Amino acid sequence: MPPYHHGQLRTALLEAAERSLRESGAEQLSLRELAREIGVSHAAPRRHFPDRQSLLYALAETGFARLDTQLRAAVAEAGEGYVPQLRATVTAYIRFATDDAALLELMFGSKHRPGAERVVAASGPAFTLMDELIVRGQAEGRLAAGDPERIGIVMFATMQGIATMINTGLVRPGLLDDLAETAVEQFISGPRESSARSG
Amino acid sequence: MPPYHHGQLRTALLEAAERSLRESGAEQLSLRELAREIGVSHAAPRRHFPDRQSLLYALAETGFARLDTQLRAAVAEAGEGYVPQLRATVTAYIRFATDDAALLELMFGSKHRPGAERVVAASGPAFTLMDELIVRGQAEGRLAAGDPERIGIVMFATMQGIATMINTGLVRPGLLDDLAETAVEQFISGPRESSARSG
DNA sequence: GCAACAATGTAGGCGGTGACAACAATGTCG
DNA sequence: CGACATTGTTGTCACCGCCTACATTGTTGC
Repeated sequence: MPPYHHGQLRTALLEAAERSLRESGAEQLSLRELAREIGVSHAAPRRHFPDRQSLLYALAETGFARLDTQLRAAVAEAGEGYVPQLRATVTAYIRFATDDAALLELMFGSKHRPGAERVVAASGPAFTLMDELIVRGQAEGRLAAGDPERIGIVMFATMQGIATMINTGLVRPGLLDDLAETAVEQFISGPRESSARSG
Repeated sequence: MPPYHHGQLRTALLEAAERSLRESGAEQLSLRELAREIGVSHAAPRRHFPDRQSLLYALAETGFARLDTQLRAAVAEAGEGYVPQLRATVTAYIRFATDDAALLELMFGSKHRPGAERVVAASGPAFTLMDELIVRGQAEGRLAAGDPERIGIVMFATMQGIATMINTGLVRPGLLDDLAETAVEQFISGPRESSARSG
């Protein structure tokens, strides 16, 4: 029989919650159900997460850390050229976003809510990475000139929108790579020599 | 005292639900609370909506109808030129999406779920409108060539993404018009003569 | 070594919810 | 006017999040 103290309850909760989130979405996630799965009493989670929202925030936080890791890995693998790096980033972002739709929604939805300071902080690195990529693209003249903020926002919005459309079933997941490529082409300026995949 | 039969309960529920959705989001919407507001018993809504989800679907349905109306009105006001019409559509879409964020989320989230056939049908006109606009743009050579489906999806995704970013607080609502313009510029090909608003 | 204390888990209860069933009032139509 | 469908009501169930009081275990200072 299990010991009185679980010992790793916080970790166990996060793992179970992550799975539940992926399988059934944030709405369906129930603290009591997680407790049952793990085999502790229904009030035990309270010791580690004062309320349901704080558990969701914790998930969003780790989500941003994972996103940052994956984006950096993608850039590292992409070689030196700007366009390949941009393409790799866009693809990696959309892949992350569609691999765990509910997590992405949680990450985005959490940022503007009160009490989510830690989530905002956790989102920093990933956003910085993408920001730098855009600023660099403009400096190198690969992206359209103009207000860097606006161009960057629109470009980020495009990635985000593609992810949303795949997640909601409006677009087949198989189109992911093609759409990422199309998006990159739209935003790359200058001669479209080798970057185009045929048209 | 009120009569035994309310008489307009279905309509009253939809109105109250719409307001609740706008003010507090779909998650917070409670059938019992709506019933209390209207002044009927907690089980009365069941006669008109078998469960909570079906009420949400109904809201999504009317949402698509309203979206279609607003898009057509925007196009009609925009005059003859292609670029002004495109800009008007993009702006109108984002305005609709940010005016009632929770409704948009509901409309999008409902489409791919089982039992939402009516929602899918209701979304037809608005999507057709945008589709035609894109096809026309390609025919007139104002949009990039290439697979029309892909270009259209990416463009739609950009609108959707901008709306999401405003809704989640990542972008100030005041930037709406500028971002819509920036997006249009990105997708318009050829000489950017009069369409640019300065840069 | 042990007493005080902090950390962590348990038991029970409160008000809320959606879903369901049985019943009551009202409208409709042969 | 009586049968029937429609629409509300009451009551109940299981579930949820949150809270309080209590039990067990780990830690630390004397």
